[in-house]
Parts: sequence; C-alpha cells; structure tokens
Amino acid sequence: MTVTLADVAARAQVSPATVSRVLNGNYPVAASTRERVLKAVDELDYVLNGPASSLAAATSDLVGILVNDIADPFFGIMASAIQSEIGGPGGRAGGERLAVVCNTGGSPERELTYLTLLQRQRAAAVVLTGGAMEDAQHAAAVAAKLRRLTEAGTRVVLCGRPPAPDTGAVAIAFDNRGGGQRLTEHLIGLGHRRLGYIAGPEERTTTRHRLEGHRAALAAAGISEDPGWTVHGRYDRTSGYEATLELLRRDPSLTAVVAANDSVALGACAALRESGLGIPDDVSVAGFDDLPFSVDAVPALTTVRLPLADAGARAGRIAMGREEPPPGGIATVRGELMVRGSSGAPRQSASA
Amino acid sequence: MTVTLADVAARAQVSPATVSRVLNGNYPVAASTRERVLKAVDELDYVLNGPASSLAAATSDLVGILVNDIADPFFGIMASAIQSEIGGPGGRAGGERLAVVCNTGGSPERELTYLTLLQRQRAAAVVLTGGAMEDAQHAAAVAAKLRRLTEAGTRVVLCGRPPAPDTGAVAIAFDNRGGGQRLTEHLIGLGHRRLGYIAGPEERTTTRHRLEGHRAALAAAGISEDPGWTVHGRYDRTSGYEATLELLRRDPSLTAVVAANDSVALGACAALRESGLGIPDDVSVAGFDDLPFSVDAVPALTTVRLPLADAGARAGRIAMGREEPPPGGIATVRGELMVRGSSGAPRQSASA
DNA sequence: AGCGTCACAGCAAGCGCTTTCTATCCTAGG
DNA sequence: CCTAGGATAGAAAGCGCTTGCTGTGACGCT
Repeated sequence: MTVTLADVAARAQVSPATVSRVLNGNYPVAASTRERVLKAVDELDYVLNGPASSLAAATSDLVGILVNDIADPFFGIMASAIQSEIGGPGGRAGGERLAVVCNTGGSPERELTYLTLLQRQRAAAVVLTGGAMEDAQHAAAVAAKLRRLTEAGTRVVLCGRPPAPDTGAVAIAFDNRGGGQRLTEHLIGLGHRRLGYIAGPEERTTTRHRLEGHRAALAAAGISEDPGWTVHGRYDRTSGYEATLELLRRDPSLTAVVAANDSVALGACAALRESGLGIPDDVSVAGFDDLPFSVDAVPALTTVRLPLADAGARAGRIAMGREEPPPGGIATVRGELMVRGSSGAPRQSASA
Repeated sequence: MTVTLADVAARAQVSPATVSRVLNGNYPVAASTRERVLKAVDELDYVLNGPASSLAAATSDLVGILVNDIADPFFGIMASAIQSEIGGPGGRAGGERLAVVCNTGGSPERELTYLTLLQRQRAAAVVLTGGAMEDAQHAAAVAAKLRRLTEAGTRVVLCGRPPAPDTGAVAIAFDNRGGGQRLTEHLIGLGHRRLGYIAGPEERTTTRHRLEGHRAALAAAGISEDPGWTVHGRYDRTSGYEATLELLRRDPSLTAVVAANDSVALGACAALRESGLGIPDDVSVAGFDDLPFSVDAVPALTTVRLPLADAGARAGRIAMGREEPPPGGIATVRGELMVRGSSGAPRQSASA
C-alpha cells in the first residue's frame, strides 16, 4: 500500500541501506547512485516514515515550544522567534526540524502532560516560555520532568521564565522585578502617590515579580501602600476592565493605575474612559511588555518593553546548540521603560 | 539505559504484551494484573517510546495546525480553539494527542515542507488555517499533498481557507467577500463616495475576496472606483500606516479608508491622526476580523466580526472525527458587521 | 460428569528504518 | 604484476512496541 524504503531500493536497484544513506546524506554514495535513488524517490512519491526513522536512529527532529496562551501575542512573538531559529522549514538552520508549539492554557497538568508527550516523542529540544506556576508540588513535578529530559539528552531552555535549578535547563529570564520597579519609579517621579495595581493571576512568577518591583519602588519612595490598591486578575483586557472599576470603587482618589501587562492596561483605559476619567489628566495608566498594539492606543501606552523576539531567538539558538548557553546557564534580560502619552503628572501633584 | 516495555514487564512479572495492553487499555486485563503493571510503570518511571509505538501501531497521535503567522492573534485565536478541541492534554477528548502548531510565515515552501513533515510523522489530522496563496503552481502542489494525506487516512480540515476541490479536505471557509461587501455598503450608506482600500498581500485568497466584496458594493452603488484608491501591503499595522499616508497623498479628498484587517486599520488610524485628520469626522476607518483589541481602539473600530473561535473549534472537532463534516465538505461562515465609533457620515455628505 | 465458553495472558511476527560490519571493486604504489 | 587501501554497496541485526493467534484454566450449561 504505502511506499517504503525497500520499494525505492528495488526501483533504484540498490539496497535499502543505500537509499537510507542517500536520504540522510552522511555517508559516501556515488553521484550516479544517488541520482538513481533520488529519481526513484521522486517517481514513487516516497515519504520517509518518521516514527520508523526515529525509532531506528533513536533520535527525533521534534522541538517543542510550550506557551501559556497561544492567542496572546506575548507568546506568539516569542514562539515565532524561537521557531525561526529552530530552523523548521525554510529557516537558515540545516536539518529540517518540526518545531511544534503546545498551548498549555496556563494549566499545570497540561504543562506536565505536554512535557510527557514530548519526552515520549524523544524531542530533540524543549523550550518553555512565560511565567511558571508557583505551586510547590507542581514546580517539583516540572523540575523532575525537566531533569529527566535533560538527562535523556533533550536540550531544555526556559524563555521568559525563571531558572529551574538542578534540572540542567538553561534560562533566559526577564527582569520583571526591575522593570516593574522602574515603571513605578517613573510614575512616582511624575508626582503620583496613590497608585492602583492590577496584578496577574496569583501563584505566577511573572505576577509576583512585577508586583514586587512595584512595591519596592513604593517603599523606596516612602509610600505606604493601601492593601486595597492591589487587585488580582487574569492577563487579559476584560480582567483589566473589571479590576479598574473595582479599584475606582475602593479608592476614587487614585491617580495612576499600573497594569500587569498591556492587554490589562487597555482594559483599564476602557474602564477609565467609561467612568469619565481622562488619561492621563485624571489617571495615568501603565502597562508591561510593549506589545505591537500598545503604541496605537490613545493615548499611547507607557510600558516596559521586553525584547520578546530577541529572547526567543536566543532561546531557539541555544535549544539548537547553535549558541553557547550563558555562563551558569542563566541570563537575565532587562526591559526598557517606554514613556508615552498614557502617563503624566497627576492633576494635584502639589497636594501629595 | 532507558527503561523499556520489557523492563516493566519483567518487574511486573508479565509479558510485554500485557503491559502494552494495560497502557493502551483496549483489551481485557484482570484488575490485579493491571495494578501490578501500573505499579511497575510508576516505580520505573517508564515513558512509552512514541516512535516505536507509532511504528508498530501504524498510527500517531500528532495533529498539525498550520498558521501563517503565529504572532498574529487572528491565527492564535483559531489555533487555540482548534487545539482545545483536539483534546491535547486536559481537553475533553479522550486519547491524548499532541496538537502542534506550525508557523509557515506565509511562505509557500514552508507550508509544503511542514505538510511533508506532518505526512512523514503520519499525523492523525492536519488543519490549515487562513488564506491560501493563489499561485497556481503552489496551489497544485498543496492540493496534491493534501490529497495524498487524505488518502493515507489523515483527516484534513481547512479553517478560514477556501475549499480545495478533489482533495478530500473539509473546508470551513469565511465569507470574506460578503463581509467586505456589507462593510463597504455600510460606509456608502453613511454617505461616503470616495473610499480608499488598503488590501493585504496580492495573491492571497483572503485579500482578493475582501477586495472583491468591497468593489461589488461600490459597483452596486454606482460608484466608479479610482485605481489609485487601492493600495496593497502586508497584514500588519506598519503596512496600514504607510498605505494610509500613500492613499492620502494620492487623493486627499478620501472620506473613508477600509483596511484589510484590524491591525492594518490601527495603523491607518495612527497615520490619520498624525496627519491631523479626525476619525470619523474627517475620515472614517473600517477594519476586518474584530480582534480583541479592536474594541479598545479610540474610537472603537467598525469592523466585521469573524467567529474565529467557533470556526476553529468546529474545525478541531471535525479533524478529530467528533463532528460530521458539513454537507459537501464545505461550510461557509458569515462575518457580522460591527458598527462602532470609527465610522460616521462624511462631513460634506450632501455634496456627494 | 463432560464439554463448550469465556476471560486472560503469552508468543512471536513484524512495523520501516538505521547502522555496524563485511564484501567488492578499483586505483595506485612497490 | 601483486597487493594495500580507499571508496562504495550490501547483509543483517536490531530499535521498542503492537497485535493476531494460540494456549490455559475456570466456569457454567446440559
């Protein structure tokens, strides 16, 4: 029914071994023979049987990319960059590898299951992107899996995710704490003293780090934070919208709202506008990530730009073994503060 | 070195066959035996060898999702919906399948190569999303590949992509032409007579269909179009920005700009604003797709909402064989006109 | 009591490819 | 002219798993 290596061999009048060698190209084969084989391959429309090949060679060309939410450009941009370096078809890398992105939806179980599936497929490399869950049990389970993967020869790279000690995984982490701190410092510098904070889901490293940065800036400025100034939610626009309404209810005198990321910030802007508040005249807004649409918001969003594409590309190269891992297997990438129209001095800055 | 089925069998004191059956769970195994096996699996940290399993069973649990641009939420949303139906880990589907999304970057060769790679892996199903290239040669090559895939038992579903006749592929297409037409009719109804159009890349079905709808509306209203009113570009914000500037240069009297999609529309808005033109007072703007951020633009974008998530979910179910394909293997999904703040009557509507 | 039937469990034959080891043919040096 | 050695090609042994077919008791029916 289906064409096999043997069929090709028969047609080309050579042994299966020779066909295999032509196809893998790492063994001397006479030019004339090679041509005959390729011709047969073409005529027969032969397609290599991946599983059989992987089984026999004990390797696979699968590279897994785990993302929390594939519909979120934050992950899309990283995934895209990683994939372009993995090579995949058309990439500048040599061998064709199947770069696959797996959507965990932020669920720990799915993350674990995907990792198992990838391990099952004997993936050549795995890149995990974005924040990790902080649940201790889950973290341990993931760490164990990663360790098993690296031990089996799979290269594991964390991109935009904190290091996982003793797992053999290389980490390109984002300096979320520092970015959050600089962002809030900027607002404080503008004169703000009452700042609301819309955080991401609890138990997420990214959430915690950004929040810590924010609080560090507040503390450094001697501002004591009201517990009601922080609201947790998801990393999406709706969440930002609702959280802002809640924040306004709790303390109408807030002069700035710092959001967990740009999408949340956009939702915040919508809520403020609908509440009749001007941005930044009445309330300043700040986001995080600097996704492409952020500059188009009106007013344009003040945010922290994360080098998503660069980090992804680097992670991809490391995963492919085409770049040396950073010393210690850990690199931290800083974000750049982008000051735009959505932040300004509070109206009554003198009163603070 | 690595643990194999035989190791588990030895430890559980059963034959490899029994272990396999326990793991696949489609053969009667006594409860006590099953438990013994599972215990051994657990103790040994056994992970099935995917390639070996696929080879022996002549099937695989890989499902491929091809997207043009993974960083674009348009594709991200569809991919996410497809994946959630594929099951993947945690999905409501039974068997665990590895849903993988492949980023073609809109390149025909990459598309073909990914298709080959998927064929090589004996993928259980493949979903192709988004518009297709109209290059005849490439289209034929893709069609041939799809035919070969379906013949080999791989289910092929096109989502948001025109049907591919005689390939055995099921298509869930978007009514881009109708949507484009209704959108432009809306603007004409508002009184616009001079409309610029920022189209996507040429040679893309989506681009052509939307443009055809636009022109059909113009024709129906008896408006003869100036060739200079159409500019082609990419499906991104920058392209929209530049194209708008170009459009304005060609004909400053345009009262409306229709964009290929929402990202392009956002770029158009930016260009208009920078040119000192009010939206919609001076120029109305319309997008397409209704991505999440579109409602947050200021003013909110008038656009055509495509049921991306629904279509993706449906495509996913069909790919899994959990839903009957539509009659004839083709379904067309309509978009819904969303009238928002970015479109309004032209200033001098009476003059037209 | 005798035998057909189940319910399980094991045997063994591959699945289609890679790769080590070997065989063969040439070319070239002695 | 003979042979060492390089360049190719082939034979065959798996890679780790699935599954059709073959036992083998235990059970229930007549």
